[in-house]
Amino acid sequence: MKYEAVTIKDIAKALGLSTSTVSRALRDSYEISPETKKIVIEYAQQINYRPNPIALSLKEKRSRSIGIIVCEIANSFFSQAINGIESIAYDKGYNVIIAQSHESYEREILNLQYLASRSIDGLLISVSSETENLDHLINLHKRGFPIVFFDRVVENLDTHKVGVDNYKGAYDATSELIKNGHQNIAMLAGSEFLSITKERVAGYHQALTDHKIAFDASQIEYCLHGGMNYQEVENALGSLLANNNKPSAVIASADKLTTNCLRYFKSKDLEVPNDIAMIGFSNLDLTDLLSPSLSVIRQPAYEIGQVAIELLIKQIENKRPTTEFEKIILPPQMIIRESSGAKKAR
Amino acid sequence: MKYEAVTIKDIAKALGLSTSTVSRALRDSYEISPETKKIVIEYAQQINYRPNPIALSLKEKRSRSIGIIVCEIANSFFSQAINGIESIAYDKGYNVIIAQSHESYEREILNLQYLASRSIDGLLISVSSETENLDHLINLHKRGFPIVFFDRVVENLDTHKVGVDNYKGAYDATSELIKNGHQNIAMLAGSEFLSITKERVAGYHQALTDHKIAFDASQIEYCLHGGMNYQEVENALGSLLANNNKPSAVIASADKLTTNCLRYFKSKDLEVPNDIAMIGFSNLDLTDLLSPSLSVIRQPAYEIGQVAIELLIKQIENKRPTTEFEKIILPPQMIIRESSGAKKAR
DNA sequence: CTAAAAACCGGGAACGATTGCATAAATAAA
DNA sequence: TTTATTTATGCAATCGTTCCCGGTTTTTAG
Repeated sequence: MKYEAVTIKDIAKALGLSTSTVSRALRDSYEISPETKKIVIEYAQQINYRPNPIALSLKEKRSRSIGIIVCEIANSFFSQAINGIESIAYDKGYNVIIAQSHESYEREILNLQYLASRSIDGLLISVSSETENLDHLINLHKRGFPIVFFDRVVENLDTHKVGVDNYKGAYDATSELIKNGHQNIAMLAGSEFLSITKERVAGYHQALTDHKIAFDASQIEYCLHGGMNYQEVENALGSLLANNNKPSAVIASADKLTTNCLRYFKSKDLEVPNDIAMIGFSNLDLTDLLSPSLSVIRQPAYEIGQVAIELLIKQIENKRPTTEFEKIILPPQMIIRESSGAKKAR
Repeated sequence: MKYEAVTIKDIAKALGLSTSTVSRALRDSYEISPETKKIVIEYAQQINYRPNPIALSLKEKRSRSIGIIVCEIANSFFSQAINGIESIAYDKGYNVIIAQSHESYEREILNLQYLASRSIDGLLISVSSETENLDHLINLHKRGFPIVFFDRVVENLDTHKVGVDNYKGAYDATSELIKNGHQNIAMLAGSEFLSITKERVAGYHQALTDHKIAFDASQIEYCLHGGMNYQEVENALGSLLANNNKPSAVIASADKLTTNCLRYFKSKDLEVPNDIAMIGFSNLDLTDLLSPSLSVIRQPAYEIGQVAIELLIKQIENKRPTTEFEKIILPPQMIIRESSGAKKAR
């Protein structure tokens, strides 16, 4: 331990100056003569002086660190989004503290308290799938604390929001399956609390309607934990396949849902896409290597992260409180591979 | 912004006490009368007082945050390890700051400077595959700064180290392929700088020797960036397959290497395991869904993270400088699936 | 040659919390 | 009653940095 860093005082003492002069010299103040500046800066460099960020935080009442809350970092979408966030944050001198909710409302609140106590300057959050009550976020927001939602945005809170066009993603996916001859298309949806789920369901619904296919509510199964545990997906698919109106294709509306759906079909020896076709939202970068290769709706995760952090930093560094909030919607990308293949005659 | 937190001063003023009394009352000092304590504690609770961690850090010269440097968080092994790290760290009141080297030596140094400037109390690092020179770490270590290496440990530095038995993992994998009738087994290895690569190569070598198969150095190709870019893997496999002594099986010694190897075989229309068999180190949890399903050597990533952070915190909280360092080796797990299947007559 | 204006630098308070020391009052012992 | 001891509280320094407020030169203007 005992990792004694060199301070501005050490420099002052060594050079026979006052701390204020040293401080000003290092910050290139006009009040300091060029010669003094030169001496101070050179000496500081020589002994490898680094300003203490903690002392600065205390003085400036900001920590230059921002909090991120996601459900899981071991999820392609989020790890990509975090990469996007970091790429900008580090450039602007912010560091990020990452917390995981593991899709639990309770842990989300705990995380938030924790981050708040670490005095972060702002928050980037994609709410847990259990999150229905928003009081914990509303409280902070009311006190002017900067919050930006990404991906899983919420409705009743006026802040910056960044996500994809979920409606379009689901609409396109559904249309693709219909184009391939499927009439009975089920939806394996995420948590009903999430607006992204609602939007995806709406896109699915509309595509059916536009193609003159009757909408059947029993063709939708919601997974509260977004497919985090396999059991949940197993139950959902079990009841979808037991439907009178047995589906010939499935849309999975989240990363984990997609892979667990495929896993389920494998375990039941259902051949994709012949026995049942599928297409899913996923940001995995090896969906091309799966068996069969997966048709997916991919979200621009990296860009979402970048846009979100930019909005957040802009809000943090704003002198006046922000009143105009932006909602930015990026387009999803559909990649067609084998799993959504045309339904063959049997 | 103006997110004004309540301080100990506010309490003191409101209650007509001094800040020292309030501080002591909140820390339950014996010097404060029970009545005063009660008043202070109740009022603090009422106005939701939280001690300012930054002020504390400044005073106590510790930030209660630890740094993690890994190559990529979007890598199953590392995201699982980070989960393990967090599970312990948060319990003990530490937060973690994650930085990614993206397998670049240069960025690793930048990250280290950054983390040091954020005055972390300790460091958990899995070095980049480019890292050969260790001066940046040696400097810190000499000054008594707590560092724990995990997974990619280095040799010439006396610190705590946590990893898996790479030798055994590679030995078992090689033996499995030999058992399945393969005599020409190539190795797609990671960076030559990394000790884990050396250990894996050694395990592979020994297994060949033990089975009376001649070792051929041209059957090994090293990938400096550990498979981060596909190009690298493409070149390596290209030259392995162009060998006179053409391999009938390949061992991939890292996560990205494994998946990119499979991707290469697909692109060349090589059927696995009939045209060429493979087994790889991987912590992906959908290797069972790949086509073919992959035989893998899996590392206990979560546990590695947990053990590493425990050692680090122990060292941080030690009064006296640590002199005895531990090296903990956990066992890998071999999961046999289709890709390593017996070689069929053609 | 004097007065005003730059130019340059130091003292010390402040940020929020802890803590050794001093001090006051209250109680106990002599 | 006087002295010693305990009890309860306050003062002030400290951590590293910035910045307001002065102060002392030196330069410039009249």
